[in-house]
Amino acid sequence: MKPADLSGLPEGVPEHLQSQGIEELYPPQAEAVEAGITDGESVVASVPTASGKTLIAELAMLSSVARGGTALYIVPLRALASEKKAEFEEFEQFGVSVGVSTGNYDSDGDWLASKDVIVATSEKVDSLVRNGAQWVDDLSCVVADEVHLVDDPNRGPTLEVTLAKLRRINPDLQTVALSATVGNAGEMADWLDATLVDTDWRPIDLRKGVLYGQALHFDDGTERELQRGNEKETAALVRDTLDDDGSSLVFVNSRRNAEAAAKRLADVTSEFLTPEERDELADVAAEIRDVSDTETSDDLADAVADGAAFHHAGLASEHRSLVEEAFRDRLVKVISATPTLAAGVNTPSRRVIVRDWRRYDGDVGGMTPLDVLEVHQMFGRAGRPGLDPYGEAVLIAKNHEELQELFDQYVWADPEPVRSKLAAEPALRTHILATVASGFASTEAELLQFLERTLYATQTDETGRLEEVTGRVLEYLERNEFLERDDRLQATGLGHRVSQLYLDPMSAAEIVDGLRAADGEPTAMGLYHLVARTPDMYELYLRSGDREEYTELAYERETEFLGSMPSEFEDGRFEDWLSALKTARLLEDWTSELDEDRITERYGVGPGDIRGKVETAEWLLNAAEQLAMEIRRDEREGVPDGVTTAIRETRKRVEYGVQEELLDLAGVRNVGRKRARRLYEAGIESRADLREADPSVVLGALRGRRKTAEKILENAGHQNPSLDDVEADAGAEADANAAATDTVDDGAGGQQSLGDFE
DNA sequence: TCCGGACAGTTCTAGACAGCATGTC
DNA sequence: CTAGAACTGTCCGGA
Repeated sequence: MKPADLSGLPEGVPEHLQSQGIEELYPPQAEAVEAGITDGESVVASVPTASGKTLIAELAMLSSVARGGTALYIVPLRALASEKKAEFEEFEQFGVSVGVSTGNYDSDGDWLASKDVIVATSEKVDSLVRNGAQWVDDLSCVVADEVHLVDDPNRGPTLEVTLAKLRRINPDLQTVALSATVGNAGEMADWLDATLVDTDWRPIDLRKGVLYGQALHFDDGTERELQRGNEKETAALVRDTLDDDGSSLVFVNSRRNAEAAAKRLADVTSEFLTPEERDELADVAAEIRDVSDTETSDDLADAVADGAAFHHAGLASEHRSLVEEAFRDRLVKVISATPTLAAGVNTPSRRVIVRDWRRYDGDVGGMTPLDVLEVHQMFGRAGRPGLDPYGEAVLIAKNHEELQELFDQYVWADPEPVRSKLAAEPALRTHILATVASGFASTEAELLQFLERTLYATQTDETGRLEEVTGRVLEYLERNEFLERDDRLQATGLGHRVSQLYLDPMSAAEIVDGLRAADGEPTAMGLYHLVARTPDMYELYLRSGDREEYTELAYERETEFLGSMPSEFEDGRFEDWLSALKTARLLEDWTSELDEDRITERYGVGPGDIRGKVETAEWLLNAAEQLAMEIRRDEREGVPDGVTTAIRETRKRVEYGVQEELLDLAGVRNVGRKRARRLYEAGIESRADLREADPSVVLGALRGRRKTAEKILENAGHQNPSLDDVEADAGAEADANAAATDTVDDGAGGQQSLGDFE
């Protein structure tokens, strides 16, 4: 089938596809067209990664738009939203407009109504439905990318429920689900009333194999000898790929391992670099160093300078995209990564090496083997269509038995079936409340009827389980005053709020209890701890020694906590309290302007983790403020005066990472926590001061950085932001330098003054 | 002049040990 | 990441 054979698309699209070098549709694409994808038919496409899934989605969406409809594309990760947007914008020339919606703010998303194609995460779609976004009613086509993720215990149920809701709102909705090859794609097709397109076809060859000793055994029976002296397996494989001018991706099971591997592999890659590549890599390394002032950042830059990199969630997102881009540009020759990369943005590579196929699992208390599906997802990153002649995916065996084991377990094995994780209390807690609050059900019977539309219902034979958990959850929601239940189910004002804020009801209950327990104005620490102990904030790991340290701190700060501290002998609860305290102190350090590298060191986290915690805290503090207002509205006493303003102020401090006096300055664009402090020390204490400031003082405070100084003056609305012929004020420069070392109480009793004597 | 032994300093190695992935609103 | 082994180099006394 050729693009010209396609009908129902916007004018010019078939020709455009042809001009993009698509002569012939891939078999799965042709199959999807035959199944009626361009005529509004629902399809589940279970096909390997990089075999043209995106075009299937595009055909469905574009034909839907051509018929005057609106299409929604659901992505599993925020990082993928912008990638997809960029791909779809290719069709803007044919009159198709594209919008993206992710993240905490803009709750109604009304501006999206004018878009033809909307890209959003499943949580965002769910949130938009809860907030009653009008355009949702007018959707004609929905695409769910990576739909096998309904198997995920945390986020799977959201996707499942969201699809059920969308299909309920609009019974004629065309549903297109894109999935990796899984064991039970048929079940998903049944669930979605869709035609199944199920194939193993790939545009380029994927050879899978296992390395044992010197020999690389492939699934087609061939073997390849690797020369390696005493070099490690991974290094030898990377070298071997480089000899053939290809790049590698190495999957390992921990951040530390990823960093250590990158460091070692840098020795290998650095032998292969041309002088030009070295120059370009030096530039990338410099950019990486600029992102954050931490050891992680430096280590990454060092590796990148030699053509290697690591990749994990501890990196700031700028780090990640710099690395991904340099890898796609073939400057970086190898990335060692945690599984983040397998699910993330597109980074194909000639060879994929799955070095660690076991991972630590806290629930089991030991190492467990990865799912077949997960390993196959990693494998799927091998081979770049149109660039590589083939892709290779390799596991590493330590002994002879393992060689056979790995073949059986991963190379030959079929991926496990996808199972719905909906019937678990945490998932149902939030989705039942939302289902009732947004009017999808007003009795228990209707609720169960709605849940019948989920994948869970089509999969389970076990009658009664859903009813039982639902009963428990309703009881919980009623007890916490989110729902009222007589013969009908109805959300309370508070319940509606919680649903709209997209909070886990358990988080909301914790916050509400804490706020009610407040007498007087809460301290920042009190609020940090309150939000840190909700289930919506992931716990920081307590390391050995931490228990004592934070127990002591807990007693020291006991009066500040909102709500009462559990007893030291209540084991689980007390531990949770301490690990929330650890998070709370991280936030306190952040808002007292402690340097990023000190924070990463102190808590054993990466720069990306700090930003993650900060973002979550911002979101939860905002929710806490809304909840406080809600409680005040319908109770006469409830929450003391000044609580809402205290929360708002605290949230702003978290947002900017500054102490109170810098809030005004840090609000100016291009002024972060560091620059704000420097300006402040130089006597510029507010936005108004900055507007009237002597440019030479500003220049001095910013250590003579002319461009930034100019931009900042402009953003502050300064009369004459030009810095031509302006000299930096030496006094201001000295103040600014002092500010860099001396603003911080590091909690260790003024130890930081040590630095002054060295 | 040569040799062995005492000693300090350095490098290498094995074993114990802690720690371990991700993510939306 | 540390303890201990193993190795290296220096100095000194004795023949």
